[in-house]
Amino acid sequence: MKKDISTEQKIKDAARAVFIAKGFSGCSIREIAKASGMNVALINYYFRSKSQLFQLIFNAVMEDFTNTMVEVFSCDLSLPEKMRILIEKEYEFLSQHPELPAFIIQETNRESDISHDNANFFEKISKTGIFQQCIEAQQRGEMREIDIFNMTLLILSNCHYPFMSRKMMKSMLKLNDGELMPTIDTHKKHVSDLLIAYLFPKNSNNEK
Amino acid sequence: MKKDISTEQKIKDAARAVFIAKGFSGCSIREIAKASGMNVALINYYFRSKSQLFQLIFNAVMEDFTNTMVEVFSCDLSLPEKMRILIEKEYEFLSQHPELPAFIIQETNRESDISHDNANFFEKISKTGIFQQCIEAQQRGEMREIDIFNMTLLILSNCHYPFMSRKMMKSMLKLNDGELMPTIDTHKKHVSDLLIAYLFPKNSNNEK
DNA sequence: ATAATTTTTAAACAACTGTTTAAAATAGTT
DNA sequence: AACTATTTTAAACAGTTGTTTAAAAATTAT
Repeated sequence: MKKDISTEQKIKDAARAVFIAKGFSGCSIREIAKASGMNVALINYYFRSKSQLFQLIFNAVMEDFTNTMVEVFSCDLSLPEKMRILIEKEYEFLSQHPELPAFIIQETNRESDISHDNANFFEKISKTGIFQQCIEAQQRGEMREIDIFNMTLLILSNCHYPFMSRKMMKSMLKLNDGELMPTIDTHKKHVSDLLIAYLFPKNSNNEK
Repeated sequence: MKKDISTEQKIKDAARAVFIAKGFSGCSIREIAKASGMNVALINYYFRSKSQLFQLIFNAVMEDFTNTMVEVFSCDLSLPEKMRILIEKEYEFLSQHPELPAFIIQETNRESDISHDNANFFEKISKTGIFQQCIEAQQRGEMREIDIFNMTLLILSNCHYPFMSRKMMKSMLKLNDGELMPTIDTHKKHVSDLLIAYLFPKNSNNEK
């Protein structure tokens, strides 16, 4: 058995970039082959089919995405602090991978027979104890009564959408790149203040 | 000249449904032909190409989307009231067309040579005087100092994302349809309270 | 070195893509 | 009625799609 992993990895790297940029339906395996400098048949040799290669990439993306949240939730901090740091980390992560949210949403919405286990998102997040921490804070009256579903949705909405709507916002409001970039950072501050003020109404640390 | 518009309209209707469901790259003109009960060549006869048909549909979608906002902003109401009604109307509109936000984002992000004038979104919104009303409210200290870009982004984030992330949320949090539908309505209330409290801090009408 | 195994290649496959053609059917006009 | 213009159809086009084949090359084992 040959241990030179480079060919397989080159295909994976190219596939990730191409899939994220153009989506599953928007690209061909010949495009991925060319981007990786490899042959078309090699893709099927290593990954059996376009679908299986895609599923591999998608799951890896979901895992990266999940890990960012797990990392923050596993820290020993108060809820408002965790919230502010989570938003900080999400904006940092997404600034480097701005296409990920749109990619995930697009592909989750696509009709296909692939299974979106989403890297066991719920279990992984649950294991950090963040949900339990929320329930306890709510019982002590330190946190607003809100379902975990709605809380998650508020966070993801305000973290993901600004990145996935970049091009749309740019063409709608007729901005150029120079005008867009600084406002994303301003937006992070708004989101941070907004969510913490709403979720932890009695926290004097708001709007610090 | 024949005035029977039915064929052209049938194609448009089918194209809109198919494009929104599968995206430009995810469907073929034969699929649209079959959905409309018409011939493949008829599509090119009436619309010249797949791209031009798509552009027609996309612009119509953007216009529907823009009109919902214009309608609310044109009313004679205070800003907090407009905000609450806007969110109400957006959730009402998107409950009936939940695929629209993902469609718009997906297609705006796609590489293509079509021009996204986005139905002159900015001009149309601007004409309602909503931006001027915001600036005046900010000068009177009734509204938080916030850029129009960030304000728009906050609103769209919290209105669009809940609908476009439906499938993702469902698979991430392992919900079934019965559990999802009621929480979307709860979410509307959160978003409404959240945004009004943040944008109009001194408004005693918050959380009514 | 020889043999066995793994990796890479070019070529072919059938099905599908957007688009065009040219003939047929229909409608409108005189 | 015959003639013209419009609409509809089936068939073909050249190119692309995902996938497979079978032979060549490279690597590993004996």
